[in-house]
Amino acid sequence: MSDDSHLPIEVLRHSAAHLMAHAVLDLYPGTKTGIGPAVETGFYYDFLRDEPFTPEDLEKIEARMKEIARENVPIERLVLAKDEAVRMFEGLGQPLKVELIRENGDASVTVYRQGPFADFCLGPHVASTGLLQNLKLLSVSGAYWKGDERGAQMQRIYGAVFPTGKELDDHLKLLEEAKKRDHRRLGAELDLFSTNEELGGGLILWHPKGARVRAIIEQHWRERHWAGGYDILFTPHIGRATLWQTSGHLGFYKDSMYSPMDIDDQPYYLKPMNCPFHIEIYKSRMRLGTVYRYERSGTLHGLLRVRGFTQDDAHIICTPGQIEDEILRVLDFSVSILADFGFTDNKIELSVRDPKNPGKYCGADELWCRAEASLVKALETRGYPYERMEGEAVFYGPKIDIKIKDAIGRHWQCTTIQFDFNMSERFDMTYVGEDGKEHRPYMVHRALLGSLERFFGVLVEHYNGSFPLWLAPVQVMILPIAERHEDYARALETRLREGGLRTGVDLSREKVGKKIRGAELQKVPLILVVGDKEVESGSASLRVPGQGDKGAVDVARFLEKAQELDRLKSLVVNF
RNA sequence: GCCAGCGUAGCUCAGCAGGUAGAGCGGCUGAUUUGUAAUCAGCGGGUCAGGGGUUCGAAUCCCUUCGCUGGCUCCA
Repeated sequence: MSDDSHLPIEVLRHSAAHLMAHAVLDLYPGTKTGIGPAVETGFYYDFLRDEPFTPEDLEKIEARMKEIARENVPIERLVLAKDEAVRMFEGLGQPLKVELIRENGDASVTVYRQGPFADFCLGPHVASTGLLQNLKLLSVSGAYWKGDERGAQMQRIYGAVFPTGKELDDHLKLLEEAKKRDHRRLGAELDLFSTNEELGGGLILWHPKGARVRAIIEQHWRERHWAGGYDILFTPHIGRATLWQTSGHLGFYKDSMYSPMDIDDQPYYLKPMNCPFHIEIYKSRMRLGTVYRYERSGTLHGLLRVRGFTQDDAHIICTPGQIEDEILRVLDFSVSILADFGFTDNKIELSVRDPKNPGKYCGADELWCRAEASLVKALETRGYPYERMEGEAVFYGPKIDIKIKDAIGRHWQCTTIQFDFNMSERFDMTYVGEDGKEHRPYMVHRALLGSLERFFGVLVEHYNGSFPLWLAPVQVMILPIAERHEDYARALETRLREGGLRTGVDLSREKVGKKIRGAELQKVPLILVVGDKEVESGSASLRVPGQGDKGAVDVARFLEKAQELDRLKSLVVNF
């Protein structure tokens, strides 16, 4: 490619991956190269080498990459016969490349070469390494050869590259920002939740402030569901093995279920899912249910991947004639509730069968077609753009996933609306139709927020810990300036509390500057300072983080306005 | 589960060619009674993740268990 001003970023990334392999082979001859593609956030390359790459090695590799970039080595595209290419990479001592060529190469294959380095690759690439100056290596980690757990363990080095230095700096700043708003860090700083070694990994302790936010989320969720015509259920945390046999969980997911416990000589299992209980009640429609799954130790991550979590799943059981309306309703409902929490920029994915592999799915063809049509129709009726994911459907039915976009542009999977042809058959669910005969109803699983733990973690990161007023664990913090203002402050606190506002008062004998700092660091949305002036006039001085000192406010007016913002679930504090 | 790395005071971290543990912030106490992001002084606080080993001696080296981090695999 010669025009470098409008290069797709993927080309730059892919070329940077080649450049990295080039530098690695310069510095560590004998290293075997695997694959090195562009990815969403940059690029990586997999290497096979006995010695682990250290952070210092990464610096050296990066320095060498920049050297080669400055030398502006031309990148050349070669077209070779397959066996010629095989001989070439055998000569270069790259058996993994030979394997790839043998498996994937056509009769003639393309090879890109820069200086001594060559790679089997479709391209395209930049014309020369000079365009790859603005790069940074970020991390090294393990990866399996060809993604197979039993395959060789490769070392994967990740990096980022951009056309300009400014874009690289911006990207690095974004990474810093993401680190700063990490929910695990904010969870500790704001005293929201913790995990505990003695307790075990993947199990969450909700502290008072975190629990308060969670309770508010649940309360809102419940009210919306009742208003939307859903019912709620409570079901046990354990159930007999026979239930899980019928449901198929023991067959399909035994490895992810905890060992059974013995009750009266009967095996009982901790529930990995709510559905079977649900089906037992049949007509019922939704629940918040805590489930327990064995997640492999290396996969646990803060609140985002845990071993005990609360799902907000509902199950919709309806006739084929009702299905389109039901799907549309649940889609509207989901989008609307996500918007309540400030998520309005969603990415929607429709997962359908793999047309090449129809055998691995359960349920009749006709059911699949009608189900898929109802999903498509709902999306199209509302005009939502969506991406069709061929082969991404679960074996038991097609689904719609909604991924929300957070404040710094990251996507998080939340809502999922899934058909289930497996359960309805296994539990032999039927309804009597107008014809007086028994028919199989449709069953749809719906998790809206997904897991409350995970959703809460995403909320923390989205708002960077500064929850909107209606979600904030402490909505108002009152700061008396001196001891003589404490009675007034306490009376004010009582008044606001009775007015329904979650209010605290800082009675430490510190200067007001320090109290303000404390309240700001705790990300309290409304701060009231009270001193001589306020006591005398029966007012309070309002400070809004991010907006500074707003001056004196009348207490009655303040209360009214704060109540209104709370009631309207306003996402901004607008006094 | 796999690869690599990490685990020192409540938090952030220093100490590590093996010689018996330190800072800042927080906490507590006292003085200060304070007007919009840190008042000053003093004090307490750690079986250096747990267990085992090497050594005269281990936070430091080795093994092991647990937990955490970045990925991989997985995620009904």
